[in-house]
Amino acid sequence: MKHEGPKAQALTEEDICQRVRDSVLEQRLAPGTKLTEESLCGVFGVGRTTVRRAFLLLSRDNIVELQRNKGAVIASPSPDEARQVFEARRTVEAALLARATENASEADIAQLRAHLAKEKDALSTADIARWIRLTGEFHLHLAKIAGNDPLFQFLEQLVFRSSLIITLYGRHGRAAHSCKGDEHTRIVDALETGDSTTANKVMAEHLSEIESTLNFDRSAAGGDLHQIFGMAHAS
Amino acid sequence: MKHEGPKAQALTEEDICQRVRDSVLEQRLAPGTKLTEESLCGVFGVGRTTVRRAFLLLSRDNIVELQRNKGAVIASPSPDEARQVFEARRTVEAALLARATENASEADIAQLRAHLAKEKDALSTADIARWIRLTGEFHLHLAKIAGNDPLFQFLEQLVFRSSLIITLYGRHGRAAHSCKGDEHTRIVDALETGDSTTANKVMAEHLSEIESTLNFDRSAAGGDLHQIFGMAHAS
DNA sequence: AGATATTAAATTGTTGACAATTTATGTGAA
DNA sequence: TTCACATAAATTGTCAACAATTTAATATCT
Repeated sequence: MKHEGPKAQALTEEDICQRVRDSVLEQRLAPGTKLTEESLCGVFGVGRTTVRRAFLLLSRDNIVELQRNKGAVIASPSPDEARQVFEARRTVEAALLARATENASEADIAQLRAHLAKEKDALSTADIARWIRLTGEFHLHLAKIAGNDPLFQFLEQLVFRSSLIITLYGRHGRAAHSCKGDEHTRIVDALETGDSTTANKVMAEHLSEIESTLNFDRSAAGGDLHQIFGMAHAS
Repeated sequence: MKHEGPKAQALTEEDICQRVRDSVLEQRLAPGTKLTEESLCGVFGVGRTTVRRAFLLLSRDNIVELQRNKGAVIASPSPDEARQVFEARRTVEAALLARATENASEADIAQLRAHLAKEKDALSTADIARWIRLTGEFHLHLAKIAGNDPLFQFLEQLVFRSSLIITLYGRHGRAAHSCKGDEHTRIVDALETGDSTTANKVMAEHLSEIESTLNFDRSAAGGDLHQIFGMAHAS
């Protein structure tokens, strides 16, 4: 039995971007990780041209940082960038939530409930990677309902950057703790009753709580082994 | 005397993106315009690789549409996209304006006043292309003051798309007419006195007015000669 | 040893030739 | 003429070889 199908359709740059984004969302790719062209070529079975295009697109979304003659590295948002990203999220998600409250159909609510169940399941089975991704996707699901593509795509970028930020500055265990309040469920509840005010309030608190769990004291540059191990820099 | 300097530093893909964006902002590049690789190579004196990268970046910003094996075309936003873009602008600019009201220094206000003078000058000298660009840049200037880079970059995208939309659906002469109210000046006035409420109100009216001048009745796909000349489509 | 300079390896950047596809052109029959 | 089909031109997509740069390794000197 072969590992690949008979045709093995070649992956496009968008496919690779999606894979990288998913990995970032599940925190399997940490900020500072070096991505060499050759390795990704091998992993995805594509030419250097495709990988290169993927890097360019990812750099436009601030997911990877592209340094001249030095290649691609998973971005390491600074504390100030982190603050701005969450500020932007509060702004955009408030607007999206208002729209979603107007537009949400019964089917939408049902889908959101199903999503909440998945989150709960992932948490109970201790599948943290899956839970982390689902948590991010919940916000994107809400954004989709709002029906504004530019805002949706923008929030998508912000969610991915948030993932990088949490990986960098998040206190371990705090993420799960912040789930205690079950804010996602409360947001859907408010959405169902058309209570836009409450939904916005909960969302604002939710985002602020996530941001408040961040700890900027330690190393600014993630993935720097020297700092991680408390060693001085070589050269 | 040579036309180029002795070194003639090679342009980068960002340079080319900027040129294209500027052309869009001044409405010198209409939606539907085909951009061949060869022609841009000739114009900017760069290799095909660079042009290709520029296309990819521009497509990510919805400024050009990239079709497989068919090349790059200046995007033609649909009426529905237009609505969403302006909706997004109202959302984002409201938030940016609120931040700008808090952050604006005297120097910022002075710069904005200088910008207003430029707008007035361009209008009085009938330099419409320049006026159109300045009008767009005014909003970006405001966004810069707000001090949130993600929101700024997002608005940048929206402004460029707005330019395409106005080129496509704008009634001629209406743009200048909408300047009668001199809303930009009123926004700066409100900003100077810290009157966030008034600033937001004027901005919201301003954007809605621009949107209301659009006419979606005629050709949806810009650059489509069939529709322009009132002919039926061939195949 | 420790630091510095030199050489080798690895990685990225660029170019040009060739393949694949689309678009334009031309030819002939109904 | 007009449609269909075949051919040619033009344009885009892909790949591999080469150049430029960075990183690692080695050698050399104090």
